[in-house]
Amino acid sequence: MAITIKDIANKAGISAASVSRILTNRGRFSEETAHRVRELANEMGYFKNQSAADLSQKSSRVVGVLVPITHTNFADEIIKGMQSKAYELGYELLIAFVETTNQQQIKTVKSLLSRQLLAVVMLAIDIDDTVLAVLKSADVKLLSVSNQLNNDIPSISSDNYAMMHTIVDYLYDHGHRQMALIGSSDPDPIVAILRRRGFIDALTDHGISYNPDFIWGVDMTYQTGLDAIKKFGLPLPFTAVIGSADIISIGLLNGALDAGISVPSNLSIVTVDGTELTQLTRPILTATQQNFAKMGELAISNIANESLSSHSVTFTDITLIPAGTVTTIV
Amino acid sequence: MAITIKDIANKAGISAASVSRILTNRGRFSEETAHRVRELANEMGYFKNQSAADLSQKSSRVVGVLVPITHTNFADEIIKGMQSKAYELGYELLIAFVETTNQQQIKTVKSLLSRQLLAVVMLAIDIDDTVLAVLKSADVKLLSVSNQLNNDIPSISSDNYAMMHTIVDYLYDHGHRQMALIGSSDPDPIVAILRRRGFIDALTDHGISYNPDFIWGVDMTYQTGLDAIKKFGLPLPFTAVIGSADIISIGLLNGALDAGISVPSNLSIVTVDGTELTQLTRPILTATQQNFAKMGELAISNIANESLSSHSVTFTDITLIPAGTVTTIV
DNA sequence: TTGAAAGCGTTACCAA
DNA sequence: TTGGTAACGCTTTCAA
Repeated sequence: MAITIKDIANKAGISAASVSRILTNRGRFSEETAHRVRELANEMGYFKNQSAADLSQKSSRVVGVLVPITHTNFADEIIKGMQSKAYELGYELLIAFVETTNQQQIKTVKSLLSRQLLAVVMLAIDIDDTVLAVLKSADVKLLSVSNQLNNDIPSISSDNYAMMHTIVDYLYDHGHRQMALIGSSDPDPIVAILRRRGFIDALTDHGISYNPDFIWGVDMTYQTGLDAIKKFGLPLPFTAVIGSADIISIGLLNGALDAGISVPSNLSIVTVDGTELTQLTRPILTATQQNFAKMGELAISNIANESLSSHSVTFTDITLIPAGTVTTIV
Repeated sequence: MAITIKDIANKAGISAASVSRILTNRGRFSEETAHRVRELANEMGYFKNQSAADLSQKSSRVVGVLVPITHTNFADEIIKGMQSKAYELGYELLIAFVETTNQQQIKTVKSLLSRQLLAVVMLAIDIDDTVLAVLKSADVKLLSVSNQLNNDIPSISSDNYAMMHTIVDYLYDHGHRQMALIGSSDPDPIVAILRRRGFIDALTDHGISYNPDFIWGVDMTYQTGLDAIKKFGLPLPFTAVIGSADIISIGLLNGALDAGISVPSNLSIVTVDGTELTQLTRPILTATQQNFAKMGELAISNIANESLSSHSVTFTDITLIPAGTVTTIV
């Protein structure tokens, strides 16, 4: 049997109520007894039973985090940001990986919800409607990070529309007129829609008519990048390509290499995300870097502030980081 | 106020005890009432309050998982394995990322332990002694995966000693006589010790005297790989190099590229781990692949079986996967 | 098959 | 400043 507050109370010759007050730093107590109690707690190897505490208190300071198990490597960066902020503000994170099958998803989500949660943060997830229904039926705040959902769920992400303008402008300034966008042709996700719209509008702004064929690739995978090069064949009908995720861009780069296309002299690549992955290639990928850590921090502080109106969309900054995969065309 | 079993009981005109029995599938009840109760639970949007359940029951089926936040990308694979097994056997996973500062680590671990845990699994962590002390003081089973700890904590990992033999044999068969091992010179971790010993013994078995300089590099980082090539300079004093982690090997590969060394013609590389990262390079990395998913599954089933004697070490299989970074020397 | 009641460890309210 | 007590939601034992 584990040590309880009562055991400490007995040994200290005071009541459990007092021990509770001391250990949680709530209410009034003398520093004298407090000292003794804290010492005893340490000596006796006391661990708070959070289940009991949760049960007794109404509110909780636990934030559930849903992470896709098809692990985008920027999820780590978001979690890091969340964790540091949570630590600072005294919140606790409960992380759950969500699987691909619907049945398992629901089970995972339910088991998460069966802890008394204050909020659930969804990382880069386009969650199934049935799962979303379960989440909504529970009395928790919802928040989507690095993704916007179709629904009235507040979100924190990059301004994907503006990001495309930044990239297209950059490529345009380097003389490129024919550009492709790979990995954002999935019709559903809002992020993909925004990227397509931004891409097309930016081209239009520069007086470039847009070729629908040049928006290609549904999945955010390495294979999509590889396949894109094969699909368009030689000679490539564009001089620059935007990869919608670092892993796609690595696929593009390797696909180009495999096809004997030299990067950047014969093909320029700009990648979206800007994780450490971009440093692993030769040449290093030119990237628009999203501020994932910031997204994570904002997630927690927004939850803490109760500043979550539904429909609210928060953007974090993006930075274009020039590297080795864009050349100037004369 | 959330729905409780009492609410359901009232509506169904039965007692809370019965509802509990039905919803947990324990004890006896009529299928007739059961059906009605389950329906009501659904309709009313009932969520079990796991805190209350944990409090009420003695035992728990929750396994805590400590994941290093400096994210080795194989951690995902282990977690996937754990999750599928946990799902199958009815266990719940509570994942916590552990930070770098000691103070935060302890806080994270304590908050994890304050849930009623059955066991704590440490993924590839060389945990600080003070943190370990906290873990040991709690009444939970401990298990280390993909790492062996100095202490009497059972572990599941690859046979790192044998793995080095496999690699050295493979390189020897391909004509290599001068080999280096990068990223395992940290004196402390048992895994590093085993790899060094395996490396040296395997060389000895082939009658090759081992050069201490050829074991180099403490950190399991990309930079270690890059630096290794710079350190040894041109011409490289060995014909083959073993990277102690995929990310190191990518560093080695890029370092070689940067130095104008062609892989594999002028340098052969074998990597340890064999995650998807190995597919991202050109040429693709020849790897000894560890079975991370299996490690995860075993972790859960060992906990379930109570088959954890301290000092017990379980190995999973490794596979050498030939690819493009090893050449034959004549 | 079902119900009543006690108990899990903690917190909060009210009284001392 | 402290203590007694009820309450949180669920499970379990014993009795009906």
